[in-house]
Amino acid sequence: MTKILVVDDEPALVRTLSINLRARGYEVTHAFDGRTALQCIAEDTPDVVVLDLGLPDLDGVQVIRRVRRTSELPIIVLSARHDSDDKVEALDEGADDYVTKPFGMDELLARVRAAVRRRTPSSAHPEPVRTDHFTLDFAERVATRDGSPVKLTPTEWNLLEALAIRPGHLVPQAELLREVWGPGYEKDTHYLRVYVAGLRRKLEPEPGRPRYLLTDPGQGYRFSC
Amino acid sequence: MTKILVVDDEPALVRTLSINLRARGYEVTHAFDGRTALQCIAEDTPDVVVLDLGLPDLDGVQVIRRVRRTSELPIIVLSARHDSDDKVEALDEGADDYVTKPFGMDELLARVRAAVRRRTPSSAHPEPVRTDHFTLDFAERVATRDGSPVKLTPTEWNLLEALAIRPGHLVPQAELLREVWGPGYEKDTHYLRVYVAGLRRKLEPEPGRPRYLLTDPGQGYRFSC
DNA sequence: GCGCCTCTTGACGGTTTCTTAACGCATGAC
DNA sequence: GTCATGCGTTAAGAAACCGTCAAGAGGCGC
Repeated sequence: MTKILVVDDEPALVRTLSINLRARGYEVTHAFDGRTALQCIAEDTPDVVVLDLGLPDLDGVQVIRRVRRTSELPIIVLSARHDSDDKVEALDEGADDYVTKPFGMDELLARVRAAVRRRTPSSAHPEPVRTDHFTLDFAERVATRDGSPVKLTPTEWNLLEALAIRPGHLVPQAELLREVWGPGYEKDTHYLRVYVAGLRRKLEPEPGRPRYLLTDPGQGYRFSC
Repeated sequence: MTKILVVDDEPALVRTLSINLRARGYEVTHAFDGRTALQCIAEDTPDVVVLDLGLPDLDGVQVIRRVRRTSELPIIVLSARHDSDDKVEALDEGADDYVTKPFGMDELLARVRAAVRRRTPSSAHPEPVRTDHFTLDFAERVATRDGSPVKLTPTEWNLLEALAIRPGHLVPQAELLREVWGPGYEKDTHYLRVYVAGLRRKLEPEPGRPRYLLTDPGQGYRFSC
């Protein structure tokens, strides 16, 4: 069953949305502020989030940013503001769609359907990795080495994920750069050098002689478990 | 390079979009009507389509429907109409996103980035080769000989690939040089001598008496498995 | 505002890969 | 036999690439 989290500080709107969504067969949970929303996302693991930008505590964009650190959960943004900058900012932070209040219920439902349809298995995280020297849990973004936790930055996780989604496979430099930094970065290979070095320092037993994060000079990198 | 197809019947808008998208590093093609658009999609295989709903020949929704029969190509819809029904219909037919004219360029660019991010990458390579003495996996760029891995350089892989696309067939020297080193290198046959020698040394059981990488003197080389 | 963390950017040295040249061998023409 | 041409082999210098370090910019939380 598809779960939808509705985040808005107007109880009336939340109620209207809940009724309509439930009538279409969705399971609906709700939150009235940003912190609660983040908690619900972590605990209830909804399939889609409908998020109002104007919340009492956190800015909606911040909520998107936090969520995007760890997941690709589809987010549909609601906003009363007509200003286009908001849309841009929210979309750039990783929102999937944007609806301006007031909106028709049909439109919102269509966008929810589109978001649910998009939620493909390919957006799922790579399998957790367990080697002799470290473990990686991509869903939780937790890494351990010799039993103790290792801190990885968001970019390091993104890069690792791009490599670990196909363990043992060569991933071309341009593809890594596009997936982690975005289109237009395909030639900035120095990013890869810096971040691979960082990952090796944190994960490899001998960073100077890598065993897991391997280089194919002139081609790309591969993650071997 | 990420290819974007812009479909709109207003040349001025197409031009503006093309300039902006190209400035962001995208490759842009365009069509002014629905039939041409479908043709472009089939032939140019763009990565994202930006599609105006109001086209002279076909309805934009019909274009979406046709495309969705065969692919999941991300489609961003443009429309001058403010009517919400259009949005609903387009999204339900499988459009990924919807922008109402007039729109800010920043907003559209953000939506394009979001669509590109969602798209799954893929590419084509010759079939893997398996002989009595070695195996070649072109997608992974992994070669093994007698069970143990063999390291090949990027140029060696490119040359092997040019030969292995048509196993058993003679490939003229000029063609190999053009495909691997680029146009203008058609006469630099010494490259072939050097690199074929390298490949034989790494792959052939008796490099002096080649069995897989064969020479047709004065003409070219062929790869026989 | 302040400190912390992350990302970006530049510089340097070591390594791999590419390019180029030289030489030996075979073949065929004269 | 001698020469010319094309191919195979090797090695050395040039260029490109990679790993590493560190300084500076920017964002975020407090």
